[in-house]
Amino acid sequence: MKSTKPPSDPAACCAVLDTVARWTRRKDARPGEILDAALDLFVARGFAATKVEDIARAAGVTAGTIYRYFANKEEILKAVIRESFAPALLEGEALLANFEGSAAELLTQVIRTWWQLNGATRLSGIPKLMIAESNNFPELARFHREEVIARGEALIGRALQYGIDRGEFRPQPVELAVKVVTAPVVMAMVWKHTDVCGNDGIDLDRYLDIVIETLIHGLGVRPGTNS
Amino acid sequence: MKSTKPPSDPAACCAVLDTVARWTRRKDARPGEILDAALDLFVARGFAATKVEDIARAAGVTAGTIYRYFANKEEILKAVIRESFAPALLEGEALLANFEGSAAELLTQVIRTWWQLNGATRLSGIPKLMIAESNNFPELARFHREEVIARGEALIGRALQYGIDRGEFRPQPVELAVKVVTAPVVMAMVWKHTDVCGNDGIDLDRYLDIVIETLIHGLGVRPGTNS
Amino acid sequence: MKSTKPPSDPAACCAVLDTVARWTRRKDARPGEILDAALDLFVARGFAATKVEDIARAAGVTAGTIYRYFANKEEILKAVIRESFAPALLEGEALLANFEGSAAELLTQVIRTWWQLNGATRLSGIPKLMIAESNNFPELARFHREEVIARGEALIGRALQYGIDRGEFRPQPVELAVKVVTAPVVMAMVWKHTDVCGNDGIDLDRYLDIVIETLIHGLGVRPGTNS
Amino acid sequence: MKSTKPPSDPAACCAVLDTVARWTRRKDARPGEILDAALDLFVARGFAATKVEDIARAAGVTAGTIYRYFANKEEILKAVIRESFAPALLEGEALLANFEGSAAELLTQVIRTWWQLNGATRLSGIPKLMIAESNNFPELARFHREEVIARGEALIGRALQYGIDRGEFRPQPVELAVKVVTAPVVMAMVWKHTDVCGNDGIDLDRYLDIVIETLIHGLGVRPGTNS
DNA sequence: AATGAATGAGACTTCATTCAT
DNA sequence: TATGAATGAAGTCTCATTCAT
Repeated sequence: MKSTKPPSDPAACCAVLDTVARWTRRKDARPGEILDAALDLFVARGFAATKVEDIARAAGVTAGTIYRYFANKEEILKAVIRESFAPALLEGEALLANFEGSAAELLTQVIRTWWQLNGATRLSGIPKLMIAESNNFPELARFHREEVIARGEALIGRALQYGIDRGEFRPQPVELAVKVVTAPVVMAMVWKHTDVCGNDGIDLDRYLDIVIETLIHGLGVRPGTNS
Repeated sequence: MKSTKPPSDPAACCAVLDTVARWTRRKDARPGEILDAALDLFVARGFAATKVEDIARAAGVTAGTIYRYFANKEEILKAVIRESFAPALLEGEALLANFEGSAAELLTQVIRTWWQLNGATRLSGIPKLMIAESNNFPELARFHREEVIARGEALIGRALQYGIDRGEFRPQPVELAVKVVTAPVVMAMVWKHTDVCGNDGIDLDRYLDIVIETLIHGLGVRPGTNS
Repeated sequence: MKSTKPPSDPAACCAVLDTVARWTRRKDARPGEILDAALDLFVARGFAATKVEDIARAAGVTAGTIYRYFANKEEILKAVIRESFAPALLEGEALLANFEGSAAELLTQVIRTWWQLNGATRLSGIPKLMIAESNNFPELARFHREEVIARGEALIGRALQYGIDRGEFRPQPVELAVKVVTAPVVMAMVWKHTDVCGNDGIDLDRYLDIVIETLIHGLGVRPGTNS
Repeated sequence: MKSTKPPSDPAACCAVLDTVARWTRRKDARPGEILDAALDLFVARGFAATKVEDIARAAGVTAGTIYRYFANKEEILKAVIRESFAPALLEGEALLANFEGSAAELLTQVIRTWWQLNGATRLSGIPKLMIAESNNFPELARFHREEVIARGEALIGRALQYGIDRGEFRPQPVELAVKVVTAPVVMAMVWKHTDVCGNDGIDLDRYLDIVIETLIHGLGVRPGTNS
């Protein structure tokens, strides 16, 4: 019921330094540092394969400390996601709010913004993570769907509707067209984090150019046809 | 991590006995039954979350038996994936060999065949599995890249080149355009196996229609422009 | 993912003996041995303070083995209780079934049987256990109440009713009188397992004599009064 | 296990300051508030299941503060129990000092007083606590036996002897008869604090009536018999 | 004197793997 | 060849206790 390490510890000589280092209090910095470390590890190894202790070590604390800030491993990931996507989504929503211009431009900007704020950053690892683990963590999946996917798709959806309303894009079931736009971008993020799958050398920026161009013309009304 | 020979041909040696008693066949069928069960479970739950004992139960054997045929859980996954791809690719290659017609038709057929033989079957679970686990199994990833992805992309690439050569598709860096075609189909497979990601109700067939239409027009030469 | 102890193990010399000892299979004996060990430890230290590993060691297995037989620690205790009380209750119920004689004799016999089969054995530790822990393990408490207490009280209750019906015992609210009978016996069991509470030297058998005598006369009709 | 002085008199040194500022009083009250909170929690959940931090929160302080007053969790329990008993015993002893009347009346009054001062209050939780934990705290058990049980039983014992001397109660080994009186009352206290043990609806006051009546007649001399 | 962030020693539980039968 | 009981190494999470502030 009591743990007492004998004072005859061989490491005793360094005790002072150790103690100083061990008990630094970083109250408000901690959660951020933990999430930072967690994002890296989750993205690199996946959720299940990342041990809480690894996160702790990477954040410079012990596992116990993690649990002062997060109820469990799942909550860590949820926090990571929450913190991570908010900015990008807000940006995207702001962009749409008072856009005036061609739908082609709008779609281009939405996709590029998405890519710059997410795809080009560490966050691009999250979609892969969710794909891999969501079936085993339903609550996580629900959270991700509601907080991230739903908002993201709503955004793309509005851009498409904008184009349809303006007569730039063919009338289409928007909820499906959204997926068509979404898929190639998400796949790009997946590829970025899949070292060894035949995409080592893909130039994702050029890939994205082609995606955008293809989408815009592929979704656009076709002169001469009336479908 | 522990070198092991895959259960390459345990059946070969027993060929004679087979002819003697037909019901002995079960024994030779074992590895196949195990892989069959394993595919289902890996696809449904992922690698880490699938217990060897579950695979055993699903295959109608006990855990110990699995280890007669596979050195460890990793080897089961490798075998599962290796076994799963061959058929679909052969079919696709045959299709292309002597096609004559519009590139639009060709691309449509290639994609539809791919979907019918893979997307619509259990095999559609494999891409997700690879996405999730390839980083943890480099050797497997290499195999997958060389044996499956490379062949598959070559196929799509030839279809695109066919279209460019005929003047139907805009000239493009084919290796990137291939990805543009590939991404939405692969994502569709992923969605099929991701219960809870906001795609519960997607009608994948209609999605695919839109994908194909968008791709064909998106990749096509645009009347009035000369790019 | 793989644990391989180097063959240069200093203990290697004893490997054979070790192995022989380590892998003895005792399928059907196991559950009983585990419950046996568990009862001792639970009674001696309480539920929360007993570690699964202690039980395992006492039963000559490792902790992992326990979980092949019991889903969790709580189930171990439930099994202990289930196994333990069945016989005594059956005995008691049989006794009552076709008793003919004075209620005083019946009550005496019921209490003495109870004591002989439970109080005088290791099982006498269970009531104390339940008292101490039941608030923290509601499911356990419910189980105990329904499977043991309810049946036991029903038994005593019938004996009392028998006496009331025969005019030997005063008419009383039976469900309360049952508690009056029960309390001193349960307390005796508690004392037996409370080393240091002032009952070190109590002669529980003589205590029980007095309890019985007091109860019989205390519950009996009083000559000269008609209450 | 680690020797510690109980927070015997931390207030003494601050007496001067106290006179200066009345609101400093809170500081002296701390240990009491902690014990107060601890009693509630220990009684409700048991020792092991009560977290130091819970006690702290309930006392309006933080965990660290607890350790200014108590060396460890064990010492809290010891202090709780030590503090809790004194008052009730004194009352009981006063009652007996100059009683004149029937032994039946005396016994009735002693039991009812005991119940009113202990059974009906929070203190009724202590016996259960002692039952559950005394084996783990031998020193505490010794204290409890000597300071509480011994005095309490002496009290009951004198009441019984009084009855025997007056010819109201049968001659009996008093130290055992004491237990017979004690047991049903202690059990009542235990039941009060055991939510789920089949005593949810017991009317403890009526139970006590029956106990008293049964005891008085059960212990009494039986007209017509000369045992 | 008080805080409360941090520690670290376990506890329970899971599961890939082994091996006597 | 097949079984399945048993192992043992993790992994997640808890919590009494410490100590810089």
